[in-house]
Amino acid sequence: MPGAPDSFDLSKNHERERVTSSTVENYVRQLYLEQRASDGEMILMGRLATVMGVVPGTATSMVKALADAGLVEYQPRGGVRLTASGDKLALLMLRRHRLIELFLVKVLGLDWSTVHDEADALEHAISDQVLERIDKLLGHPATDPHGDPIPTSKGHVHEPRRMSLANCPLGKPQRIVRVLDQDPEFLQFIERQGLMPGSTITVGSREPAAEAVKIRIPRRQETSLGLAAAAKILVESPANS
Amino acid sequence: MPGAPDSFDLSKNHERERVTSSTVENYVRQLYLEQRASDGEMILMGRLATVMGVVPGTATSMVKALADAGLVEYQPRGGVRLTASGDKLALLMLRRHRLIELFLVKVLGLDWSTVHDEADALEHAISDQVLERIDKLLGHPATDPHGDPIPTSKGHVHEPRRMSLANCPLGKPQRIVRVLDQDPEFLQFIERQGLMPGSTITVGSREPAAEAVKIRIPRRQETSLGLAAAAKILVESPANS
DNA sequence: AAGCCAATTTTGAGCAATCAAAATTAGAAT
DNA sequence: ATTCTAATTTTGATTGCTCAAAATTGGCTT
Repeated sequence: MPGAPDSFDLSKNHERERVTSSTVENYVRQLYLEQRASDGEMILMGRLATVMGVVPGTATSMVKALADAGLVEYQPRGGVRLTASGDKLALLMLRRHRLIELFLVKVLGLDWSTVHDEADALEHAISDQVLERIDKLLGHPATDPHGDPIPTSKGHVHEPRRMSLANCPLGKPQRIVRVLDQDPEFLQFIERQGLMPGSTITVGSREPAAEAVKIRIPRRQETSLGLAAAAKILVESPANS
Repeated sequence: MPGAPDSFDLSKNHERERVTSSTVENYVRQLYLEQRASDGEMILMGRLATVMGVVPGTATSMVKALADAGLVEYQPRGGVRLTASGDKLALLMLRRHRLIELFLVKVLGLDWSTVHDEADALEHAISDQVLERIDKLLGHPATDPHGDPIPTSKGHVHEPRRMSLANCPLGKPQRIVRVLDQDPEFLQFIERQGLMPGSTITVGSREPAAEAVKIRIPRRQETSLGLAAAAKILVESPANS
């Protein structure tokens, strides 16, 4: 009886060798991101359908296929959650996606605000060999251009809890380390303001009533940001690290 | 009446915007190569099915779809031929394929004998923007690692007639400029013998009865090659160029 | 308890690409 | 002319992914 359901070999690219169409890869990656964003809750079909840009019925039937492939656990009317194997595949895809993004910026000189969509297409087409060459060429980087951590080839990520501009201490310098949004418009705005990963800034004050955050950026006028936008910009204090 | 069938705009990527699934792109590229190899003859369904690795019925129905899309001219039981528009698409795909191959070798350091299959997957996934960056990074190269010419972004190629080791003059030094085979085994053999594009060698003699060609390679023992293999290795005399 | 609502699932259908196997056809051989 | 044969085309199914629209369901109101 080959291939007992438990205790599978997690080495190499085992997760990707069988049922893995690029559609499956996209669903799994999206489920992973939704799950992170909702703190491990089951993802509902309506939500999944929305983020995948399909009608709910499509999500339902696709999820059944994912369940058959052992990538998710599906509770009818209760939602869906990745299995260990699905998690692994998602991390592998995230590794691909983020390495490609960084590659496009660093080696080909594309604009960081546009590489997300490029990487979306490429992540399914690139071989492991090419991926590892890219990793090597880039010097085994830890984060992509948005500051998102790059999983290891074994499928591990370290995702430290971080403060954001919406809740970090006031008056102290903060280094921007990550931007949680892939929308080119938003990213270009961030860039124009000098709020890209790497910049050091200070939050002057917050006005909860106005939902606004005032920010001091060296050599620039003070700007102000909506609270929702501020929450998408993660920081750390330059002291540690 | 928009879009008159004649006189279409050949600029940009017009050929690729509508019906172009990667399957279509593969059929068209393969048809182009077969057509070059058979001197403009119509390609028969059996042949097409073989090179595409499908059963003949599949080739027939696919070719009808290509004909509907205006990419080929199809004569039932007579075969198929690319239209101007199909030719254009094929050249665009060949440009992608060859630039990617060269990129993989030059930038990522992959072995030239293996890049063909990698490029096969990537050529459908890469955007025009990324492609043009690659072209720029490589300095607008004229040929890929096998010596195959890279079509321009407008879809033009210059494919000079060349002698091969099977028919070039004896005794005179010749520079190898192109290898007409993508099989990794063959390419690795070529490499071990020092017969890659760029090498300069001399054909000592040919023995038609034995179907053999004797070759002198600087700093190496004389080797001998079968006539069929010799015909796949194209040369030019170092004088011109 | 009955009704209602919104989310979900089911059903039926379609498209692209494929195969297997049967039917057709063009041309060569008799 | 008839027959044969090999290539080709047709037909009918299948798979993966999708949508539209109908049916179901679980929980909330009243």
